[in-house]
Amino acid sequence: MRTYKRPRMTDVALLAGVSPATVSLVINNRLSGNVRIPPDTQQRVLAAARSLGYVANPVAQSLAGARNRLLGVFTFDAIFPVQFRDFYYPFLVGVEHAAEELDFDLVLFTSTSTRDGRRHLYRQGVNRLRLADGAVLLGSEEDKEEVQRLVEEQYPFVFIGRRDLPHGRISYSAADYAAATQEMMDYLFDLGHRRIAYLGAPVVTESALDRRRGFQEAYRQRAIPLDPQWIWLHAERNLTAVLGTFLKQGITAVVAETGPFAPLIVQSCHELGVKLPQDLSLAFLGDLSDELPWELEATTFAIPRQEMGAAAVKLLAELLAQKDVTAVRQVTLPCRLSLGNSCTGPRTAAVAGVDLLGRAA
Amino acid sequence: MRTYKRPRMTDVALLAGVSPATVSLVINNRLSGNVRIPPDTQQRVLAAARSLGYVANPVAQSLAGARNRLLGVFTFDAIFPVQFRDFYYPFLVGVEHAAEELDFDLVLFTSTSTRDGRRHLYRQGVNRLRLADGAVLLGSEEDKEEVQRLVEEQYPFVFIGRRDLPHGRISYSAADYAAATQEMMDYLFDLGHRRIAYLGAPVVTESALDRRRGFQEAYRQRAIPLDPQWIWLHAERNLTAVLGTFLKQGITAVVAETGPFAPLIVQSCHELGVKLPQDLSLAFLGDLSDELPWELEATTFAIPRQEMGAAAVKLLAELLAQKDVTAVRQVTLPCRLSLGNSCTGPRTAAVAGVDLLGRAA
DNA sequence: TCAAGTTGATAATGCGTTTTATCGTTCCGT
DNA sequence: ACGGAACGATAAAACGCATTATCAACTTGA
Repeated sequence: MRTYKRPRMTDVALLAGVSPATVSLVINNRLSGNVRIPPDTQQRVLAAARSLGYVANPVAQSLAGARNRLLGVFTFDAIFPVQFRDFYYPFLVGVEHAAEELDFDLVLFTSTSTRDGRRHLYRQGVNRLRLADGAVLLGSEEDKEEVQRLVEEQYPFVFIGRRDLPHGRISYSAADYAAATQEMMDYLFDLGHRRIAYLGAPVVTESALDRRRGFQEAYRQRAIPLDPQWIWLHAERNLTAVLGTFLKQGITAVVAETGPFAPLIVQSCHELGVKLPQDLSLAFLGDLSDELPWELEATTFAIPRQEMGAAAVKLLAELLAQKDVTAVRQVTLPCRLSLGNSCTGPRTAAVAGVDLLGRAA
Repeated sequence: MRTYKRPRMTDVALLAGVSPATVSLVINNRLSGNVRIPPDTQQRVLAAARSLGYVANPVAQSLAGARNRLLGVFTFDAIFPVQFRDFYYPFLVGVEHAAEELDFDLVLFTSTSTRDGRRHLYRQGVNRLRLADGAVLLGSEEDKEEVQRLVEEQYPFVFIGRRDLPHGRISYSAADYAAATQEMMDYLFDLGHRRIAYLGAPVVTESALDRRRGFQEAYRQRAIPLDPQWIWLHAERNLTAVLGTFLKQGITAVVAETGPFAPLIVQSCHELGVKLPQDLSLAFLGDLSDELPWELEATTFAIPRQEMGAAAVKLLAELLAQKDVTAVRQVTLPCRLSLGNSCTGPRTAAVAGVDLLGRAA
């Protein structure tokens, strides 16, 4: 076991009878107006390099270049979660593709201690992200304060998914949930529905807010009256009871956020003896990772996860390339509607019947 | 808008009113016999670092010959392949877990150019892996020469999956395919089978060789005669024809490597009118990512992918901790048999009947 | 013949750490 | 009062390369 030493630039220089600078210039082909090396000298250098098996030390190269071509990937949950596998994976595929294309390597921040089982940007007040030139952030429940601090430290980063800070804006690549939701609503309105309810989780993430905004905007644009009670953010009350109330109120369609209770909705309908989609049209504001307990193909829209991941990396690369790395850049990507057979036109008979039971029109 | 620069050690030193050396010593907690920094100075340094958001530049650390607690992950294919998603993912889960536990961050080498669509360790002769303290290698069709070169450069790495080099051995964490295959064979022998065929791909990867070795060893240990023709490495010939020949020869069970043609075997059996498992027992030497086109539950064995990933990281960490980082360490993990209902005892009648058609016993 | 380019190449500096020998000071025991 | 520890901290070299201003020598044109 002897300590091996790679040949260095000076070794090549010595052998070729030139200076290290010359070697660097020749090897990297950095010959411009003021620096010129005649072809025969170049050949001499290259021959020397070859004969020694010389390869540049990338670490030294990075150090001399002031940038290390490393992009961080930070998730507020485990990066490769076992249960959410289908959630993160497509983002990472996009991130990897873009990084590969742009010649960046990726740093996965796994060491960041997990107090309370979640990841944190700072440990002992130190921002380990700084190890990379910039970072892509990802995760459903980020810590706003940590993100805010990142901004203050002028660290370049891009979020995957729209994020707003109490003070100021940040860069992100997002899916246009609002537009997609509105499009979904238009589809339902066009089918003839006039009373469409919204089912969601009682969270205030940006993505949820976007969907709700799209929901309300669709009503507004058509000048169709919207009862605030038709927006139900699932918390303590019984889902079956709520659906029952909806039906009594003449609701003929429901749009629902995706998530753990999506299957429960279908189940509740079964319990109520509601025929899908004849009695109730069901559309989901996102794509469903799990199969639903039914035989229908759900009407959903596809979140462009892979594209979002790639876009975030590209945005970040652009930030790093320009003078002001703290500039805010935002990209919004469209979602593609996927029409299954879980929606159909409302039965007029049912509507009439329900109107008798429901509130005054 | 001013161009942002990462805070450097000198910035911290200036703010704390000490020398860069002191900062380094405090931050890395390198206080030994001869070097001492009193607690209050330490606090001052740490406070300064915190307030600037300072974190050491890993590139500079590497250059200075120190460790940066970065572990590389290199795959010879895309890290997040779209089609082989189920293949790499479990390894990565294990890698992530272990890295998190051991306080390492991960570098995904995505930048390495893909001539011919595959990844290469060297681009223009440059080995970018050196950015990390060591690396975990992964991928089904590695380039032996590149790996050999890595060894020569004395770069510490661990392969996931057994690998042998023409000259010399390397570190790996592997699954014990040989033992698992042998166990599977014993299971079939115990069921009463005496003529078991092997179906595989015409490749010479270590994992395939291990399985074939286990296959032959099982025959040898029981002193049951093995016709070399019963080992069929699928290349040009028609799978259905081969299975037909097997049956004529009195074969009552087949063990098959997993892979793209696993479903084809079942299909061929259907074509031949072979009843599974009554006419032919079928066992797979690995786990099946895709569902097979049948109603049975396949008898397989589980490759401990997650454990392999974690073991590789732990091995690497151990290597890095010891004096000689080029030492060879190998770990072999057992596979767990998963008995479905695709295997059963041979029908004695059929065996007798076949003996008439087949070769002399 | 001389000023003005052109050519070929280099010296010097910077990149951001780690590491170790060394140095001045204070303290203690006798 | 003095030699020797213990203390606190630093200077300086090393790591291997990239960049750029500069320089000597050689041409060229008038």
